[in-house]
Amino acid sequence: MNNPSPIRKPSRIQKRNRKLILDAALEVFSAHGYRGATLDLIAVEAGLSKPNILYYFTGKEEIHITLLNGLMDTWLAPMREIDPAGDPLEEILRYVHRKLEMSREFPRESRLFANEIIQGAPRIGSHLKAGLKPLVDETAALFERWMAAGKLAQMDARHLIFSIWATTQHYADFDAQVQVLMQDQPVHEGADAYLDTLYRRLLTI
Amino acid sequence: MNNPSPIRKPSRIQKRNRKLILDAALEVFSAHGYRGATLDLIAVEAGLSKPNILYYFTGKEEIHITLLNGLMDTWLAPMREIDPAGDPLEEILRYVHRKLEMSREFPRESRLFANEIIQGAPRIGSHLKAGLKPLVDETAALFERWMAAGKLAQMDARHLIFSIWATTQHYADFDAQVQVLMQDQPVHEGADAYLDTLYRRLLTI
DNA sequence: GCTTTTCCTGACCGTATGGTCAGGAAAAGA
DNA sequence: TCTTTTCCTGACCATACGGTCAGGAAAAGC
Repeated sequence: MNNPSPIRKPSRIQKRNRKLILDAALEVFSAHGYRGATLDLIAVEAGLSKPNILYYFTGKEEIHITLLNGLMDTWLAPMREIDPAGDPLEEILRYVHRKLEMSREFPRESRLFANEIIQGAPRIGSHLKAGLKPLVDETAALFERWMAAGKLAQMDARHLIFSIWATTQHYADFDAQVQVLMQDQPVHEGADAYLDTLYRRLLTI
Repeated sequence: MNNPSPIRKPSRIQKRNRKLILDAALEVFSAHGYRGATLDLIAVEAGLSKPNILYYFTGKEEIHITLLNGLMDTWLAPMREIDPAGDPLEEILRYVHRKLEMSREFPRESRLFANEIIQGAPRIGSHLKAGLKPLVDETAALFERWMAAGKLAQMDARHLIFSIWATTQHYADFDAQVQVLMQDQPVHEGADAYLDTLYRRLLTI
């Protein structure tokens, strides 16, 4: 047989090696983009041989897609955690804070998605529609209800979401630039305080 | 001789073809990233043969660097146009507006830089330090003077600049995602109004 | 016209890279 | 233990891609 059996549950070795590969792939894809990543690089990074990589995955593209699928949930978790019953301003500020935290903790994931979307999302366009859009629609609707109820200043909810993404992910995606311009200075603390101010002033009635 | 003479001024043909090549390269590099772009694609897009491309440029990397250098000025122009003698709030709002306009008019340029920086700016790291940093330092200092003079609300000037870049360039760089989520709706008008509100509320004392 | 310079190309080359395959080593199962 | 399944690899292949080169076509200079 070529592939690990699709029926039996994954063995320990299988689990370990698939994880090694996906970890390595995250490192390589996020640093070089899809096209810039090579199976050889991923193999070295994972400490496995190239044919062994291809024993666990049918090809480069499957690794990439598996990565994106697997990380999508983690990536969207903070938005799912927005509590419709909570205080609107505090809920959104918590969301901003969580997103910024993820930029710092998971910059590779951020860059992985950024790379993919800048190129026109050729490999996850469908997932955006199926996974992301409903969640955003729902969240935007929630924000609009909050605004209509006079709990938040009135504005376009979708653009609000875009700006939250943009301002937080910027610190991961454009880190090279931020580093040049901030030169040693601590970035995260300043960003946290700044974005708190920004969204507090924007959203408060 | 191999290369066009470095002494004589460029002929008409030389001018035209270099422009054709750089236009094509902008299209291809911005859509596929450095690694994803190929000389063959650029050649087809330019309507020239591959060897002819290499008659005008020594290689793929030189085309890329020439592009980035040539576009850097255009890209930073709006920041240079901020008038220290003007009204602080209006100057910054005008800057935001101009940046957003550039995202709409020159999305390829935006993605070109985005691609490069996400990958760690391997080919323009030096230009960031030499060209961008002084300008940002200067502009941040201007903002801080305005804040100290009580003309703007107090905040970190550098993070303010980052957020302006992030919120405006987002519409070019992540257009694929924006399109999925906005589905037909006009994006630019909404963004313009939203960002005006955002920065007005943020910056007003 | 002739000569020189610029411009351009088809054919080719070396390397990188995604992927294959036959078969061996190591676990797992009995 | 022996057998079966899973795991792994060295060697190899086909293609894509950046780049070269000898030489021809077309402008430019005279």
